[in-house]
Amino acid sequence: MLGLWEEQLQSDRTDTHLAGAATALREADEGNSFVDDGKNTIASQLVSRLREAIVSGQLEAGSKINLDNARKRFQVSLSPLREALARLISDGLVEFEDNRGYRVAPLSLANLAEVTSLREEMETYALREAMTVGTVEWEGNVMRILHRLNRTERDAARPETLQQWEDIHREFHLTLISGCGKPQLLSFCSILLNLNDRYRRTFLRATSGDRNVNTEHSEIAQGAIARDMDYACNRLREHIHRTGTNLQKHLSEKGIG
Amino acid sequence: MLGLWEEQLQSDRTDTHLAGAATALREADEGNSFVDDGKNTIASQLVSRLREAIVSGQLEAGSKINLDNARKRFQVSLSPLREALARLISDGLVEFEDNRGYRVAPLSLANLAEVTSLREEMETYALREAMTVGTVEWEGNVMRILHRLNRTERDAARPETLQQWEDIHREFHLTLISGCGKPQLLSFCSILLNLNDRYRRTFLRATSGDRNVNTEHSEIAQGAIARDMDYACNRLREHIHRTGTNLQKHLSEKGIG
DNA sequence: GTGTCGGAAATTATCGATTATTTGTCAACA
DNA sequence: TGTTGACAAATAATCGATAATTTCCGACAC
Repeated sequence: MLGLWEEQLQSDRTDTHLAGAATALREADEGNSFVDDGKNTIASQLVSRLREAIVSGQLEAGSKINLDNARKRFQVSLSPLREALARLISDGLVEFEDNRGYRVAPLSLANLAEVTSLREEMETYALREAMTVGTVEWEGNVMRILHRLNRTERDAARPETLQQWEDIHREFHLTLISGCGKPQLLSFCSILLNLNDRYRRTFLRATSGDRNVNTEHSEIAQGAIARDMDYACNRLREHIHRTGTNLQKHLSEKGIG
Repeated sequence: MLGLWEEQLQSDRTDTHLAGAATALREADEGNSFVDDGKNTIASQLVSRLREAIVSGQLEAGSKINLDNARKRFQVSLSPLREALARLISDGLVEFEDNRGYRVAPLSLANLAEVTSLREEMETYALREAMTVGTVEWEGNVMRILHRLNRTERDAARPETLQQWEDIHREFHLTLISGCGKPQLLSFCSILLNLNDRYRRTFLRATSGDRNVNTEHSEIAQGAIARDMDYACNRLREHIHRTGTNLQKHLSEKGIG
C-alpha cells in the first residue's frame, strides 16, 4: 500500500487469527507436549514467571518493579525483561509510565467490583454464544474439564494443590465459553479471569463453608450442554457474583479501599 | 509477601488505576499541552507511529514485520522497536510467535463480524452504565466533542481531513461511554474501536451516500444526555451495525475472506 | 520552618555487538 | 521425481555498555 513498504515487509500472509485468545487456551494442554508450545525464548518464559509471581501475590500489588533488582532476581538481561513486562500490560497485571518504569497493577475494591460485574456480563454473553454455536466437541471438552475439576482436591494446608486447583478452575471457565467462536471475546474474558484469580489467590485460601462450589460448577456445565440458556447463564452469573461478594468482604476486612 | 521481594521492590504504592483506559483518553486532550502527556521515550512514540501505520493500512495486514527493515524505516534501534511491538499486541494490531517475530494482525470477514458484534454489545452496555452514573461534566464533554465532530469536514479528496475526522470520531465514541466509571471496560472498547477503525480506514474512503452519519451521532448524543436509555442504546447499536454491514460488503467485493 | 536550587546517585532508556534460531539452497541419494 | 541432510544466509533474541532522565539530599536564602 502506498508503495512504502513493499520491500520492507515480506508478504507471506497467513490466516491464523487468534493471538490473544489462543494464548489463553494454549496453556491448557500442558505436559505430554511433543508439540512446540512456544515457550522457548527467555522473554516468553519470563511472561509466565512474572504473571505467576503477580497473580500469586509474590509481587506486592502497586509496588514499583525495579528493573535492576528484577534482572538479578530472575537472572536475565534487561531486554527480555522489558519485553515481558510490556506484554503483561495487556493482561492488566502491569502498568507503565514513561521514564518511571513498570509497576505491579494495584488492587482495589473498585477494581474488584468492575472485574466482577464485567465477568458477569461478558462471560454470560460468551456462554450464551457458545450454547448457540458450540459443537459436540465443545460439549465433550466441557465435560472432561468439569470431571477433572471435581476430582481435584483443594487442601488449604498444601499450597501445591491450591495452585493446581486454580489452574484447572481457570481452564474450566475458559473451556465453558470456548465454544463461542469469538477469539477476541475469549481474550477479554481470559484477562478478566486472570484479574479475578489474582484477588482470590491473594485474599482467599479456600471458599467459605456455605458454598458447594463443585455443585455450582456441575450445574453450570450441565445446563450449558443441555443448551438451557437461562438456567446456565443465571447459574454462572450467581457463581461469579458470589465469589465477588466474598472477595469484597475479605478486602474490606483487610482495610483495602 | 513470603519475604522474597521486600528489598527488591520499593513499596511506594499508588492509587492510580487506569492504565489501559487512560491511555485511550489521554490522547484525547491533544495540543495545548503544558502537561507532560507521556510520549517522551522512543518506544512510546513508536507505539503511536506503528499503530497509525497499521490502522491506516500502510503496513499490509498479515505481513511479517522484519525487524531489521523496520529498524531502518523508523530510524530506531532494536530495543525500543521490540518493546513497542510487544505493547501493540494488547491492541490486537500485532501478533507474535516465539523465534518467528512479529507480524501485522490479519484482516478477515470473521474478525470484522466479531468486532462489530462485540462493539454492539459492549459499547451499548458501557453507554447504559454511563447514562446511569455519568456526571454533568460527562454530559458537557459529550456535547463538546459532538459539536467538534459535526463541524469537522470529511473530504475524500483531502486525506488529511479524513485522518482528522477519524481521530475526532474515535474520540466521540470514547467520550460517549467515558462516563461509565469502568476503566477496564473502556480499555476493551478502545481496542475494539481501534480494530474497527482499521477496517474503515482500509476499505472505506467515505460513508455511503444513503447515511447521514452526523444525524446518527447527534441522536445518540442527545439521547445519552437525556438519559433515554433505550433510545440512545438502540441508536448506537444501529449505528455500529450499519457500519459493520457496509464494511462487510466492501470486504467481500475485494475478495477478502 | 519552608522553599528551591544544584549536583550526585539511582534508575530508566537506548544502542551496537554477539549469540541462537530459523529459513533457504543445493547436492547426494533412494 | 522426491526426500534428506548439511551448510550458508537471514533473521530473531539476548547481552553488556552507554546515554538520558528522574530521584534524592543537602546547602542556602527568605
